[in-house]
Amino acid sequence: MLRRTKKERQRLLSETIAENPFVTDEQLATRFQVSVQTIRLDRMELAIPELRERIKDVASKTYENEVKSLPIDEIIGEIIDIELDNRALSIFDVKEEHVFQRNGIARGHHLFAQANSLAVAVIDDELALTVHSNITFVKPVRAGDRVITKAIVIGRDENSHRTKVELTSTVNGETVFVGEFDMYRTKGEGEQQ
Amino acid sequence: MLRRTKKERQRLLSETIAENPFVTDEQLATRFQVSVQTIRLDRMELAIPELRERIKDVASKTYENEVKSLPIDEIIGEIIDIELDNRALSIFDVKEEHVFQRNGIARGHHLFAQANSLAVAVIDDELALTVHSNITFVKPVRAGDRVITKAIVIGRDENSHRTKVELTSTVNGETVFVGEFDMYRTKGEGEQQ
DNA sequence: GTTGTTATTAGCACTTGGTACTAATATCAG
DNA sequence: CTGATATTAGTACCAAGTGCTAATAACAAC
Repeated sequence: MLRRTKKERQRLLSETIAENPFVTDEQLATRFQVSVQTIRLDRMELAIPELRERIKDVASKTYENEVKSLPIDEIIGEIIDIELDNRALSIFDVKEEHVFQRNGIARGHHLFAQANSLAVAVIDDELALTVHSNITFVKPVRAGDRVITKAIVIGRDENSHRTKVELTSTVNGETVFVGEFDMYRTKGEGEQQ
Repeated sequence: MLRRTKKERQRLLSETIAENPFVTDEQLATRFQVSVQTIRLDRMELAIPELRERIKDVASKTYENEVKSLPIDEIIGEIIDIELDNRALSIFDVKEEHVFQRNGIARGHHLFAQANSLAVAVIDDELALTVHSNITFVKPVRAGDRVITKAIVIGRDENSHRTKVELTSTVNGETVFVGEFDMYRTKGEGEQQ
């Protein structure tokens, strides 16, 4: 073959597109030093859709996964179950970049972020803001741990627009984090953090 | 005017597209019983981009946010002054990626992260871990705001290895966040979050 | 009613990033 | 050298537009 084998090029092509779906056939042709037609034949063999379809796929994924009060991309951790104004569950896999290098323990703010995101998501409103929270880091969490966080709505006050949410995070069944969050429901325009 | 006023139609048009960016001009023309050209004039006046651009926007947002979440390393915000075991000061510039798209208000966990990082940094020890914290988001923070956070060590108990730190964040002199952090001093090996 | 203004519609050329298809070459292996 | 595989070129066509000009339509004011 020419520059490399066809196989090799197609392997790289798949990778490149997976990495950056926004690339056009022409850009790919330049990068791999082949004609646009070759790229198209490759895509066909590999069953890779055209640029516009790829972009649409990415876009619609975000859209589908949208839970009423918050787009999925604003959540830390993945929501696996949600019942608005009642309870929600998310998982968050702790990786190397989340821990202190010195001792391998996860930084508190990542656990807080997961809990806070979930508290926001469980509120069935345009957008909820955290007003106050009281939290305790019960046990250290390390890289590799899978943190399962549960949010339970425990109270609601219509007058003050406040909702109380109880958060509990566990790793292998052991509680690592607990918190109580006071959330403010926004009606149109927000007021608080 | 015809079916309704132009204004009314444009208002509905904005809404419709905001709700479902995947709709084409032709579909919109059918829905509003006007010609495709009218829809295009409307979009121009309202500065709404074409379908493909809208979809690309949605897609690239997911893509960006996927990489982001909470910044990886060390300290959130820049420490500009520190006096170990006494006090510390950091600044954090709130950018677009830190706020809810919906209302432009910063997500709580970014402010928490800045405060938490500073609380860890101010402790003169190998490494400190947050055990407990009680925080209040006093005022909403928005993109463009420069948050100045001050940490003051207010108490220390040698027996329990605990240190209390008081955190206050301000924007233009106005308090936006306050918190009290209970920190655990690690001697070699850590125990807590 | 005529005039002026704003709103709406039509039509055409052109753009991007493709698909679908045919046909001509190139390259390599046996 | 021959045949299979790979690559390139070229054409017609499509969706969903932009940009532009020009013709109507609707309504308001005088």
